[in-house]
Amino acid sequence: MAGETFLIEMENFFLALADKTRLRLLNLMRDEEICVCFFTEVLGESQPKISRHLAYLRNAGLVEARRDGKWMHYRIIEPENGVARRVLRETLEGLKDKEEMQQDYEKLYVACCGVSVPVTISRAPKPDTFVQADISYEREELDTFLL
Amino acid sequence: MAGETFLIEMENFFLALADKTRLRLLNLMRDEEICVCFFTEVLGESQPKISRHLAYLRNAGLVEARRDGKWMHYRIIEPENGVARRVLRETLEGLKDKEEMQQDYEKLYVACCGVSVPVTISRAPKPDTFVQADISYEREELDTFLL
DNA sequence: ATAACATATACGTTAAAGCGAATATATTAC
DNA sequence: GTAATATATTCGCTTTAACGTATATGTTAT
Repeated sequence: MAGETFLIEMENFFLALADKTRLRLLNLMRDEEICVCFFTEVLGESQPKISRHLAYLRNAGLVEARRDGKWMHYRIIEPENGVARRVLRETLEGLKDKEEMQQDYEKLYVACCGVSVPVTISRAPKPDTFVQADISYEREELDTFLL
Repeated sequence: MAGETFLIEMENFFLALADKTRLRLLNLMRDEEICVCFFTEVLGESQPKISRHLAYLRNAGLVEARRDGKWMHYRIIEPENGVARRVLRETLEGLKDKEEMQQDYEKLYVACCGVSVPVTISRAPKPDTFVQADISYEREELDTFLL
């Protein structure tokens, strides 16, 4: 990744963003690191698929991983390249406003703090935001969202 | 392109940017429409290759074409999608500062107004900027650039 | 009408991306 | 130690992208 020309760097950067699944993953990570198991739960995609796309993002230098026992947490890192950095920011900011992306984010909330959290992830480490938040208050919003 | 979801739209948008040749083409078009023959001259790539990438950009809704006799001029158009629009702006702005991209731009100048313009493009319609500019003044810069 | 020119498209090949299914690795629980 | 859990990687396949070469289309010049 070091001796790359700027053009190749940009090409690879845009390739990393040019995938629905990866955009959804980035959207979920926009504020903080997220544990892999939540990705599979929220996106409803197979674990290998998620894992491969996270590896792709990691190779592209867009995210980094932290091991926490058997769990892996991924988070976005700022690209060195200034253009990439600004484009990534714009993109994440833009995703926030889109309903499609908000739905994923709400599913993330449900997976963490929902009335019946799936067994598979019931013991997984929740994102900080959802741990610190006043869950009982937010559960009201959640119930509205779930109908 | 109409009934696409936002995610697919973004994926296709980033795919369009995820290519060295297309980034170079966009960089050359950043300020105004450019005739196809200059692209092949400046990038040093085959005519079909250039043509195909321009078609790709056109399908992606990033450029549009204008016929002018036997010549075709391509120019960048603002994407409807707000995120895409802002990302494209950031990208073009970012490309400007990079040496690699500046070199292409200088080659464009040479191809238009150089001391010995290649026969193949000597009759091609020059970009407005180079027609309106004070050529004799700018030729000094050019000579420095050419050594 | 024919020739010359600028550009676009079709065809066949090669390379890369993405996927599901199976398997491997790493960590924890017992 | 073995089993269970979370994640990563490999394999084989299918799809897509990019390319060079050849050819087609559209426009102007004669």
